[in-house]
Parts: sequence; structure tokens; C-alpha cells
Amino acid sequence: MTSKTPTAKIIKATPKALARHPVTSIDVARLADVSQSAVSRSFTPGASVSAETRARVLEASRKLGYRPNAIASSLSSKRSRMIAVVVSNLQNQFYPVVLETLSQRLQKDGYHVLLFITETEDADALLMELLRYQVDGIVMASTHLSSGLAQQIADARIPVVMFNRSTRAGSTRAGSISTVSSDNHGGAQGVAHFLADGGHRRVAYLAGAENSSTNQDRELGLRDGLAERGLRTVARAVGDYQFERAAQATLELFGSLVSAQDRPDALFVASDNMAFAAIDTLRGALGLRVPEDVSVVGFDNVPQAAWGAYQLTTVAQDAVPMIEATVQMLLRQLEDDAVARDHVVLPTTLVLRSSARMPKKSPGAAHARL
Amino acid sequence: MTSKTPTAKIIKATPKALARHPVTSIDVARLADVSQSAVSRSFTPGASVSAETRARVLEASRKLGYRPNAIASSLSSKRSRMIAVVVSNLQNQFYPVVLETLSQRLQKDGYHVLLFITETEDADALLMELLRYQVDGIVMASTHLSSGLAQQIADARIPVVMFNRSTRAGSTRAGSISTVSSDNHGGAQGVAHFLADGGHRRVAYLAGAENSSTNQDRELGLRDGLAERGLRTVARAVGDYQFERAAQATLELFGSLVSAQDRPDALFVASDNMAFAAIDTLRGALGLRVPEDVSVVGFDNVPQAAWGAYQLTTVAQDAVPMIEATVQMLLRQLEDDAVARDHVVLPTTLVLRSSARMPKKSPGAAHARL
DNA sequence: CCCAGTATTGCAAGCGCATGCAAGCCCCCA
DNA sequence: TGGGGGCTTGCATGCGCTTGCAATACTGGG
Repeated sequence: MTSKTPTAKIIKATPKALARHPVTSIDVARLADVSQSAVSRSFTPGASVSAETRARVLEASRKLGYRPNAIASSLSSKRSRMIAVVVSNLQNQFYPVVLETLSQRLQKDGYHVLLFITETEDADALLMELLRYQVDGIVMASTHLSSGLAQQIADARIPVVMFNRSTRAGSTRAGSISTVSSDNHGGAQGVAHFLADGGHRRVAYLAGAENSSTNQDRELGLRDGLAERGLRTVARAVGDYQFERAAQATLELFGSLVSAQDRPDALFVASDNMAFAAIDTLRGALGLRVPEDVSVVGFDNVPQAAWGAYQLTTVAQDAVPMIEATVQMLLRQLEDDAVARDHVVLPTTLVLRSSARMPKKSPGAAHARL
Repeated sequence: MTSKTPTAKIIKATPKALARHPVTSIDVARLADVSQSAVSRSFTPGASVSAETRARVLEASRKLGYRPNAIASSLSSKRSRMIAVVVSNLQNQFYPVVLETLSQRLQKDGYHVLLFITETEDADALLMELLRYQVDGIVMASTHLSSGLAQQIADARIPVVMFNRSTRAGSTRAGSISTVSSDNHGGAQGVAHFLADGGHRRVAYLAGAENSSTNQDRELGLRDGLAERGLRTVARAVGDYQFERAAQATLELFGSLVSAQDRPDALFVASDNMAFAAIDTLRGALGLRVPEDVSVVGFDNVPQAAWGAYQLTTVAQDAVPMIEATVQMLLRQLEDDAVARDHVVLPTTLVLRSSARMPKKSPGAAHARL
């Protein structure tokens, strides 16, 4: 086979003929009888190539099964068209939905999702790792960012959007990072009004992770809303956005140590996820009826909230507009780093189902807020 | 602005001095007073560098905030350390869990997940796109692969593992692709026995997507298992693995057009996801009791199956071992493409809860099935 | 104290594509 | 018919890192 010197030479010149994806733009160029640049340009929308050249190139590419190498392209153009998405809690149904929508939305613009899941708070190491991939942007969903990291990312001039987290003074170098969230305070305030108007007088709060901005905003909204009706929360326990811990927290709030007259008549839960645990515990271990004995209201409006056995009244966060806003901000920052960082807050809607007693008056349509 | 020539020149000469991540291995090399290769080797586990050199390099890197550029590294080493994960249905709770576990497992080995979500069956275009990223491997979860694509991927010598899908003759070039799944047939067969032994005589099947191997295997397993008890399925409807359609399908099976004596006394549903819809519909629209009037059994054992209001008896797929097997196969193929493609089938377990009437005899521990 | 053998190093040639620049081309108007 | 301007094209360089190879440094044994 490789007996003749010239042949041997050729083989030696193309040692990777058998490697991964042997076809490069040079092969295509050769076949189409154009320069390698022409091939590159043919695959670049808006580049300067004649229709005829492009056609020849595409034809040759088809024949050879050529596919531009995105890695090489990224290296040379310094744009990877990858967006890192960092999520910590896929157990909460809200996030899979977000991930799905976000991913599809980004794909539409030619971006791809590099997924990072950080259960524990070893986020820093993970983020360092992430930065090595030269992602064009970062979406932080259900995660915090240590201020050190935030700074490094800002230095690297990588656009970041915090999804469903707002930057709290002190927690990160606020201002340098954009945020998208729904109106957690307003939504919770609406719940407070709804519960108060429904005749509840002993409202308890089942908190998410104490240090999360969502939890803080929701709790404050509840307090503020109740205050406006001359009420205050009568009890509080922490579920940390975890199903199991929420069940435990429910026992603390309603368990046998609580005298009947001290027992709350309504429970606002910081996430639907935890609300399901609460309802299970109320009905099961505690033998209480929902909503006859206790009204329960959640937050998120995940698909399960509509399930027959729960019929959870909850504050809907509208994922689609949130994601749209996220992507818009990211894209804008990508094309122009000078764009000021922005903070988008989207309205929420109280979705009325049957896990909470309703106000007598005007029980009509769903409460729209903000 | 750029009035003075010299200034203009300088600006022109270093356009990327202000760009993304200015620090390269050359900068580090300069500071540490070693060659650029030494820097590279210092970051390569097992490479030939003295401890002292490595220390100097790391120190310099720290000072400069250097982080090796993964894109450049991928280009030159031809290994991206990225694994593409293709999922189509995050609504089914099983997949978020899988995604989370898989992602963390891969991270442990230094791989990262490039996520592709393909709702519709435009999978081909998406996959083409995916191949451009030079991923080191592909995990296809809840998705099929057209035979054309399968071939292209095989040609590109990229290891692929079908997760929870087995390759059916005719559907793809079987043999060239590894698969990991649980014992769908056996699990369903166990359900059949369980239902028959529980005294059910009119078992109906609520199918997932007709063309999916999981659905086919589960249905066949059910039929086979029933046959072994001298029974057969009395009805069947298709829910396509979608919540809404499952509700609809349940109406077809149990609706008013079905006479009371024709009504099934048990329903085996191809996924938990759909089983929840079925239970809701049975209890709600149809006013039937579960399990008194109808026993319901699902498949997957998603977290929600344990929720108090459903207590779904279901076939558990054990995600962790499935994922471990997936990763092992992938890694093995990565380090040696000669590895024969393999097909792993993992055992399932029937988890007994209260959505289905149990056999009188020995209602003891959970049924373990291979 | 010399030399083979091994451990470190640096050199330089890529990896596959993008892109600034200059040359070549074509078309139209005067 | 000549020349200007806009399109296309190819050339050559570089993106930041990996890696084969050759040069060098160091080790211990005889």
C-alpha cells in the first residue's frame, strides 16, 4: 500500500485521516477549489462571499460531510456561543421548567447551554472551572455567587444574569450584575391581603433558605401585607426549600406542642415544592383538613400545583417572560459590554385554587398584581 | 479620539489587551521564568515537571489570576471534556433527577455537560449542531436517534450511550450504540403478577409514546405477565408520556361510554407522570376511588410518587446505578474506542404504596424483581 | 571522577478556523 | 474607452495550548 515514497509522504502528511472528524475547511477548500478563507466565510452569515462561491462550498461540504469545528471557531473568534447555566435545585419543579425553556430559547439564537449543577456550596470551585470554558455569558439560577467570584467574573467581562435572585447589598458587588426576578415582595403581599380578606387571623410562614433573597423578599412581603391589615405572622419555621425539611417544619408549626387555639389558620409557604410537603403533613400526620382547618398558599405555580389532590393556591411566577428578559439582557450585554447592568422585576399573579379559603366578597377572577 | 498617530498605533496593536481574559500561559511563563510548555505541563496531571517548577508556575498563576483556556486546550488536545446530554422531556420528573445526578457524576471526572433539549423531533438538526462542538461523548436520554444520525456519529467515532432507551432492530443501526436501561419488561411483568395476585381481572394499559422502546417493553412485559396468569389486558389507550393526554386517555378508558361491568379494575400506566393524571381523572371527573374501585400502578418512582395524596405503587428505576453504568461505559469508550458496545439492563423494584390493592397473601416486604 | 540512564526542560510545529489587508475583479459612468 | 469604487478573493497570521523531539540537568554506580 504505502510502498511508493510519494504515497507514503501523503499519508504522513495527513496522519489524522482516521481521527475524529477528519474533514476540515481545508479539505473542503481543496474540493471546491477555493481558499480556506472562502470556506470559512461561506459559513459565516453576513460575510463577504459571492453566492456562487458559497454554493460551491456548501456543495463540497455536503459531499465531504464537513461540519465547522466549533472549538476552533471559538478559539479564533473568541466567542464560544456557550452560556453557562448554574442551577442548584432541580428538585424544585420550577427549575426544570426554566431550564427547558431557557435552553430552547438560547438555542434559537445559536447559543448552547453548558450546565453546572451545584448542590452544595462548593460553588466557587465550580465557577472557576466554568470560567475556563470561555463561556460568553452566565445565568445563575437558584444559586448565589460569592463576592470574590462575582468580582472575578466582572473582571473577565463576562455578562452575568442572576435569575430569580436579586443582589442584596453586601452579598455581592451589587450593581455590576444584572438580575431578573419576579415581584416576590408584591406577590407575598398579595397573599397576605388575600388571606386577611379571607378571614384568616393567624398566619404562619414556612420559610425557604434563610439567606436567599427570594425567601427574604417573600417573608417581608407577607409581613408588610399583613401589617396593612393590622395583622402579623404568628409563627414561622424554616424548610430551606427542601421537601423533607418542610414536612418537619410543618410539624413544628402545627404539632401537638401547639395548643389548639394557638394553631395557625393559614400557612404561607415560600415555595410550592414545600407547600406539597406541608399539605401532606397537615392532612396526614396532623389530621387537619386543608383548607377547612388550615389554608395553604404556595409560591411558584409549578405544574403540580394544579394536580387534583392539591389544588394549590399559589403565586405564579411567569417563567417565560422571566427567561425572555434574561436572554435579552444577556444578548444585549454580549453585543455591547457598555450596557449598564439592569434589574428586571416581573409581576406575579395569584392563582386561586382550593387549598385556601377565599374571601367572601368578589371571589371572581384571579387576582392580578402589579 | 485617535488623533495622535503613535497612540492610535498602540491602541491598534493591542486591541485585546482589554479583552476577556488577557492572561495566557505565556504571561505566566514569563513571570515564573520558565517556558510556556512548562506552564502547560504544570496544569497537566501526570506530566513531566519538577515539583519546584510546578510550584513556581502555580504561584505565578495565582498572582496573575491565570486560568488555562479550556477551548484552546480542547483544540490542541482534541478532547473537549464535554459530554452532550440530550433530553426531550423534563416534564417527566424522572429526567431532572437524572440530569442532576449525571451532571454531578460527570463533573467528578472532570467532564462537563452540554445540554440539548429537543421537544419536537427536529432532533436531527440539533444533533448536527451538537457534533460541531466536538463533544467527547453523547448521552441520549428520552430521545431517539435517527438512523442517519446514528451512522454519522458512529463515523465520527463519538461514544454514545442511549439512556433508558434500547435500540430496537430497525430503529437504528443497532450494535454500534451502547444502551443502558432498566428491566422494563421484567418490571412490567412483575406488575402483572402483582395485579393478578391481588385479584384484579380487568387490567388496562395506559401507554406512553408508541414508538419508544420503553413503552413497547413495558406493554409487552405486562401482557406476558398477565398471560402467565391466564389474563390479558382488557383495554388500552395512549397518553404519549404527556400529563394532559394521559388524563384524556383515562377518560377514554373509564368514561361514561364504558359500561360498569366493562370497566377495568386496574390500570397500569407507563410512567408515574401519567399515573398522576390518571388518578386525578379517576377521582375527579370520574368519581372513582383509588384503589377501591381501580388500582393504579405507575413506572419510574419519581419523588412525587411518595406524596401523601397519591401514594403511588410503582416500579422503581434506580437512577443512580443506571447513571453509574452510563458513565462507566462512556469513560471506557473514551479511553479505548475499541471497546465493544454494550447493553446494560438493570433490575427494577416494585414499590408498594396504596394506590393499588395488594395481594392477600404475604403482603410483606417490597417485591424485588430482576 | 566518569558515564549511562533518567528526569526536566525548551523548542517548534501544529490544532482548525477567523480575519485584516492587499490584490484582483467587475460594473458603471463620464 | 478609461478610471473609480465596491465586491470578492486569497494570503498570512494568530487564537492559547499540547506534545513529540532533542537538548540539558541530574542521579547513582563502578
